[in-house]
Amino acid sequence: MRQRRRILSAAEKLFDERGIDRTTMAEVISASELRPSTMYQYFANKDEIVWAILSEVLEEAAARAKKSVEGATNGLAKITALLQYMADELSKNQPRIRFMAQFDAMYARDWPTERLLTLEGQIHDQGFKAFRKLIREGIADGSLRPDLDPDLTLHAVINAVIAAQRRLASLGKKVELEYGQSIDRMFRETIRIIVFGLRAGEHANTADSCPRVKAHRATTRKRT
Amino acid sequence: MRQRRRILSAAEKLFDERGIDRTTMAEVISASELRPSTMYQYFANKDEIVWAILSEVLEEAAARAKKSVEGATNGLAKITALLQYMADELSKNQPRIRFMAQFDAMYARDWPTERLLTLEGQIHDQGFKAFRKLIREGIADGSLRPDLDPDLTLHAVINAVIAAQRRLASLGKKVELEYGQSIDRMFRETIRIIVFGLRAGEHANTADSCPRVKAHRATTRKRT
Amino acid sequence: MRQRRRILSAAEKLFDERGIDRTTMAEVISASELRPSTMYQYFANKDEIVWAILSEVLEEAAARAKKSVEGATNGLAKITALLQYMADELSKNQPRIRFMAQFDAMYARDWPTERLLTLEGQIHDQGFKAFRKLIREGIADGSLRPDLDPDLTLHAVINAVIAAQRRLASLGKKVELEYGQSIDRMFRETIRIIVFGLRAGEHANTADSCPRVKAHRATTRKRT
Amino acid sequence: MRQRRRILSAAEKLFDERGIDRTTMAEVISASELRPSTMYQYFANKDEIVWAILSEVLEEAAARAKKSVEGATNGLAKITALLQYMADELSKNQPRIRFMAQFDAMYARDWPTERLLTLEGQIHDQGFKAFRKLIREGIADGSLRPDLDPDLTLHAVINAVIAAQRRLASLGKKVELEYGQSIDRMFRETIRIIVFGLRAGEHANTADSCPRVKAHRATTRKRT
DNA sequence: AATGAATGAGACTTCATTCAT
DNA sequence: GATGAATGAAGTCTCATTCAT
Repeated sequence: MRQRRRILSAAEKLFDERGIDRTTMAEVISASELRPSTMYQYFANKDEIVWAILSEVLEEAAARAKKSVEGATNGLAKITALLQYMADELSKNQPRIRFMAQFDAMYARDWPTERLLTLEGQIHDQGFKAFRKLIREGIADGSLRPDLDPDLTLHAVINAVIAAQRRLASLGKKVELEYGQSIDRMFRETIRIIVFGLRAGEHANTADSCPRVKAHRATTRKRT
Repeated sequence: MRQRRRILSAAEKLFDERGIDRTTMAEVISASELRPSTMYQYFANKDEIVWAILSEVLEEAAARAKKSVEGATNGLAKITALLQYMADELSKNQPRIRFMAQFDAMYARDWPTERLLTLEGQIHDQGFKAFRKLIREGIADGSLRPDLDPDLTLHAVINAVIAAQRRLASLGKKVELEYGQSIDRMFRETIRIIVFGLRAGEHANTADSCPRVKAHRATTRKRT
Repeated sequence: MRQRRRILSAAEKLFDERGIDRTTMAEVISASELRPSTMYQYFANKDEIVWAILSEVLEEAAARAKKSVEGATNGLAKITALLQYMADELSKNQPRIRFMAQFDAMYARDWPTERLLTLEGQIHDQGFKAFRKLIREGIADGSLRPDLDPDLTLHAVINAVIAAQRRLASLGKKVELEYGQSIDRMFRETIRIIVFGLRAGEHANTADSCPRVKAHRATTRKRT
Repeated sequence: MRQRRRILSAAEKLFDERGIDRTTMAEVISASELRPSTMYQYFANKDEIVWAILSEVLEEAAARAKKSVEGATNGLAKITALLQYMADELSKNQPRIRFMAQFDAMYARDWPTERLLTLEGQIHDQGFKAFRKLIREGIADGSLRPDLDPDLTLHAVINAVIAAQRRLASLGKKVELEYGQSIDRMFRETIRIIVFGLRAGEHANTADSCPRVKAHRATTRKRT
């Protein structure tokens, strides 16, 4: 429906400009140039609008993420491509990343986990299984450090990268002022470091410097 | 003033339970067991309360961060100690981290950069200069990768680690449910990876795998 | 019209579940699985629906009331049969009684007397004339107290019995909880008392007038 | 507080004129000549106002009911006095009775039983125990029919009388038009009949003919 | 006979804050 | 230093109903 789109676009804009919490329904309504009652026929409250935008954003993001990985040949390359894609998003789709950052805050407080899981389930049929597979693949093909825990590492990396990406998008200019660096460069540097950290290398005794890693004493591989 | 403390404690608790935005002055007032007019003698509005809590939190955090680095001998060790300290905070002071996460969101939108910079100036006299020095130190003593950019790397790392820490603190149980991992383990794994990424190692041609690093052509070190 | 029936059934159900006042047109519409505009082709507003249901209910009730009195032979027996019928209604048709109770409330406030009188006129052609006749009959045949005022008594009795019946139907479980008695038993006791109060004293065969006494043919004992 | 009284008076008046359901907060507010926000300091919503009025009405009614019974000497006299009191209420306090009638309707639908029981508990310490005692007393002193069931009869009678009283108060003029009798006369006639029905007369053991009595042995009494 | 879209009018609250005492 | 009372301004949502097709 045309009106639905109108509302979503207006809302998305306002949410980015003034923040989801600070945007009132009244503002969305007047920005959509509708009568209040008309608007309420399409969305019963702000949450539903947020939800609708979220679905769209996630869907698109999932599609693009998938596509970005397609060309890559080994595990590391795939992961790198994925992170690369996230950097590109930050450059080109900052508002959407900011939206996701705001969503995180709402989700943290107000929404039950199932709700998001349901949505994610609809979108990434594979979900995190694919990620886990990536790590396993990378270890097998020798492109990733062999001491990585497939169930842990990717979650840790993804969480950190998403968090960094969203934080930079949210703080935007402020971070640039504070740190004197463009957020784009900073994020790409973050990714570079992390990729280094994942990559199989010729470390002698890597494990020692690893913070508190009692359980995983990394296997050192000698080159033959 | 004892009343002041009372208000701040009540507010801090409410801010964590219900979110800063969702906490009303009325709630703070009744939780402090004061009359509205009495409260307004101490704080003119919510922002001032947030600000007061922020100062406290930052001050304490800075002190502890400083202390945590004290024993370390080389650059990498110092950085590792710093990150380590952040992991400990996540374990032991989750509510405060959540407060900082919420603050980020408010800061991103409502507060001018100078206000934070002023506060930070008061607290970290050295500010980020110290960080930059850390990286230089590490490169010099051979504990860090020589291709790191002192002005860029630490900001990138700190941003990512702070972002990851706050995200995990905010999402808490939800992340654990979604990912099936404790946030503590995840965060320590993040740090491990990043430390690996910073550490000087015997990598062959690292530059090639670096995502899109057109500008910064990392110096490749040939093994001899 | 099938649609008409559908609407009325849906409305009747909702009116009983949620109350007439609290039932919105929107609810009736969606329960009828119609589009708003379609519904408005059949009924212009809620009042018309209420009115239509009322007509049905009254019509059926009148028919059954009439039938119930048919077998009775003297005045008291007729009255008893009528009250008996009301008790049976309470047992078997609670929702309809509740509807009438709700109608009373609306009628008390919003509808002009003529409207109901018109409807009643259509249904009980005899109306209250029949009732008055009953009392006269009963006095004449010696089954009722001779000091009853035909114009007053029956109205008083009917009003009380209807009121009690509707109140019990409306309060239902609540009354049972409060009073610890089933509404059915309570209502039948009310009727018993009232019948006693109407009955001529020094009766020879009191038993005949006892409600529900089809089976029990009371043994009359002759004076010795 | 003065404002509280103002609100309650305004509300009581409006509730009677336009019905509780049809009265909007806005109306109560403007009738009280307050600002909306001021009003909401005293009552959070309509229910609370209704509840406050209800408490008052019940309290006063209980006090008066108690007083009315005081002079009576035997069981029947007490009951008669009680019913008499109800008739007087109908004559003099119609609006309050109408309020109770409206309350019944709300209570039937929206309020949990406990809420009312709590209130009643606070008011009639004796509650229904006293009523039951009245019946026992009356049977013992020979003023009431010996076949009455103390646990059942009074509830049945009270329910019917309350119901009749409230119905007449609610329908007011409409009943007078329909029935051609003043509601006052009608209600007193109702009471008269019921008192006849309760009174020990020259009936022998009429109890046997009571509905649902399986072994109905109607004994005819000896005339003296 | 049916429908999809639209809407005017208004109800119910909430909340930060002030001010006279 | 404390308090009780008051309020302006705004926000969210509901609902009966219409109208062009």
